[in-house]
Amino acid sequence: MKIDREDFKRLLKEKGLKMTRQRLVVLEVLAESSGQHLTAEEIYERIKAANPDIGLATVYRTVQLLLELGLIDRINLDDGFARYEIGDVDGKHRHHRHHHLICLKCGKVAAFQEDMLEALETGVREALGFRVTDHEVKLYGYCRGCSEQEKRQNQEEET
Amino acid sequence: MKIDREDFKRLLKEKGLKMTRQRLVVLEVLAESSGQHLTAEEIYERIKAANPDIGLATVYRTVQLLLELGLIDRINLDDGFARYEIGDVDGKHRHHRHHHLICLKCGKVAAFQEDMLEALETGVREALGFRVTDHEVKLYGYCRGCSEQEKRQNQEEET
DNA sequence: GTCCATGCAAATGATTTGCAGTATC
DNA sequence: GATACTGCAAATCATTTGCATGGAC
Repeated sequence: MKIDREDFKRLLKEKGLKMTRQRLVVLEVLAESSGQHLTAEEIYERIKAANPDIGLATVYRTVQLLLELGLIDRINLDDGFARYEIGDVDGKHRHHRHHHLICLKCGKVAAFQEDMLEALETGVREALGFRVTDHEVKLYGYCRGCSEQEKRQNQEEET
Repeated sequence: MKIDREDFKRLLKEKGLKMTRQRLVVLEVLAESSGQHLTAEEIYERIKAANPDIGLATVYRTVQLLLELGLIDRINLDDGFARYEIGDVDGKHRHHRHHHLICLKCGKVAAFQEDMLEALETGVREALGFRVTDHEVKLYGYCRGCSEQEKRQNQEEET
């Protein structure tokens, strides 16, 4: 994904904020890491090589800002770190979907797209009067690799 | 919900652990607070009245233990606290479902039961080979009260 | 030139841990 | 009586914040 500097600048200006090298770089790192789920520390590490003088605090502040601007999403995989990923942009509208498959064995995290939840949201609205605007779904289980490995081990035990 | 002391004791014994007043009390508080989502601190507060000499560290350790025993669930509402609730027990099997409606305005959290996700899980398994064993769903939006309040305010603005 | 933003180091705050005394089995 | 458990206080660790300097407009 490519960042449009001018769009970004405009977006910041609207809120009386300035565009800085640091803000741009953080956003770029996230844009280049689409599909990954980076912690603040990881973003910092990736930036430091080219920008040795950046501070971790700035990464935290920037990530907070990008979150408020709606450019990125925060996800929580319950490992003690907040993670960030660039938002799915669809024209002017954000998808605001966080579907993650978290393997309980190898810890690998995959994302998937699925619109089946819309039926669920409609149901909730009609039954409870709760108007859903965003959701987060985490499916825990075993990825293909770990499932197959487990199956093989079970077969060995049987012999 | 009522805790069976002897069942609990037996469960602990299986792992070479001892039953203590503190462990029982923590479990009881959670059992009495079914449907709520208590932080460690909140559990501690509720216990302290009757047991002034209990330590917060013990609550943390106990909650960790109950989690490992599968008696309680941890949920994360992204407010900086880990929250705990007694697990839905259905005979011998835990439901392992965490469906929460989180109001973006008043912050109220409600739970709901919904089995529509099973179709989703089946789909994921067939398409990606990922075997789902547990899931967590958070629906963010506006609860009935806040939705109505907002509607009223919009009407006022129009006049 | 005016503010906003940054870097650094110190502060915060939830959770964890070391240790000496205490309770359970 | 042995060993696990507790309370306390100190440690940890991700994240936030105060403040003086630097950069964007």
